[in-house]
Amino acid sequence: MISSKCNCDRCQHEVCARRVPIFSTLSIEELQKVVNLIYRRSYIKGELIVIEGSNLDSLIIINSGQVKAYRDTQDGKEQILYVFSEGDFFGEKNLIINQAATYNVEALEETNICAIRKEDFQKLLTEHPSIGLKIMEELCNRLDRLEKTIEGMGSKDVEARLGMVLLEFARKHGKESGEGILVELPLSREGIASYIGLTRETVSRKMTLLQNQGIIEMVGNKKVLIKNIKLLEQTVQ
Amino acid sequence: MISSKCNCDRCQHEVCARRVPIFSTLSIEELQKVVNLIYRRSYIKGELIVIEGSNLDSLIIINSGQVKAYRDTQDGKEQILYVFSEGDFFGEKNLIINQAATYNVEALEETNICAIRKEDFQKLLTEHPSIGLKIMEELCNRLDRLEKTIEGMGSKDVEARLGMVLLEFARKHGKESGEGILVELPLSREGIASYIGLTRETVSRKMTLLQNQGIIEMVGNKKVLIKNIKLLEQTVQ
DNA sequence: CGCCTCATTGAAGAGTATCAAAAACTGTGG
DNA sequence: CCACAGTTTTTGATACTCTTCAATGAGGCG
Repeated sequence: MISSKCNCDRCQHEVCARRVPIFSTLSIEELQKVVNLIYRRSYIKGELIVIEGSNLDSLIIINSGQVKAYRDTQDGKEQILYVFSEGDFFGEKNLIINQAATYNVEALEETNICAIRKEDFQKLLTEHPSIGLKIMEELCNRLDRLEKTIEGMGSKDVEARLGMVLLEFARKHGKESGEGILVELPLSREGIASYIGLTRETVSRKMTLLQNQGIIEMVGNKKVLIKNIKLLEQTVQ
Repeated sequence: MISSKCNCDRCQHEVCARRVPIFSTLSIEELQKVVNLIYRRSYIKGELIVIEGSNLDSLIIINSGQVKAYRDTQDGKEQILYVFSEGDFFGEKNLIINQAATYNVEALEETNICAIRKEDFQKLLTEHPSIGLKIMEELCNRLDRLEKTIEGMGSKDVEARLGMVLLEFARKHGKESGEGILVELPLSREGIASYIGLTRETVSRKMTLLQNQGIIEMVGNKKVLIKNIKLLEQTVQ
């Protein structure tokens, strides 16, 4: 059975559950149980998956596509907190500490999600403590990232912040090519700006700067070729 | 038995375990088991409890006192990430995702800690999944705080950031007094600056500004009287 | 009381935000 | 394949805020 070529609901579910790190410790039988709990949704680009302040009652796992999690600040801007893609999950906060969603989540492209309802998820958690451990791992990783972000924002080196984001995207969707790593940017300049707390103009300026230094090369508006990743890493650290 | 007046090791341990939110769901018997796993340490002001990069193999819970968790940035400054006090814990990241400490932890005053070794803690976790849930809760809360911090740092309102810190300290160690809330600051101006990513001079200036607006009143260097908390909250939001 | 540390204040400088305009890109339809 | 319109990005000039450097002032502890 080549599940990746089967498009029935069942198999898609299984694929989804398999792909997700938090279920990686489960046996095939356990996985099957999880699959039965999952329901699916699809969203087109720009569609809101979660609205800040609403009661989200499911854990949501990204099957394919990408989303941004953001907040609207009081001065009307949006602050992007996370860019999630395949295998990432969100909504855990609403399940665990029982609070309304603290940010909006919007599809950046066509996105398919798998979701598990709160009750099902909590049952799962008590039956399989290993899932809890995986969740904790991921939460810790997220804390790690946020801590680094804060450190970066504190030490006011703007170029370093931009470099960090480029490296993050490169890790996620970078493709090795002859002259370097080609990265498809999930966010526009404005999005990047909101992600690292700058204005789009400054992001523009800094990008051209990095380009003039020979570190990157912009390919259209949505791609970047990282020509010298070592130099970029130095800029960051 | 008035345990708070008993100073034997045993009781101190128990007090410690009871105080800690992550053990709050345990029965007395279970708590007793936890108590037996705990070992204690004391640190004087300025002493390092955890060194960045070292292998921390225990979960550490603060019994009394206060600590700061910080990183040394490449440009020689320190970036404070957390101020932990009674009942807070840290070190969980090293236990869960098996990595070296990502920050230093230093006692801000005389501090007593309780600690549980990795193996003991992990056994505890499998035996009492509810502890895992509590840890997840706390991790989510921390994520929440960091997300807010990032939002604050992004929307560049410096006074708001200062206000946030003052409110945080007020919540933790504020004492209602006739004219407002008296807060003992755990950090110096420099510490506050490093906590919110500014310089000590800017913190000074903004503090005098808040004082001139009648919102706060400085009492010596280490205390602040919040005279108008509503105004302060408005500044933040 | 004096010393040392920490906090405040001032003036100059650097960097980003802001506003405005030009240029480049994306996608659509002919 | 090209042209066009809308959007996004880049570039320029100015203003504002924070940082930096330097000096003064206040607080705490022996």
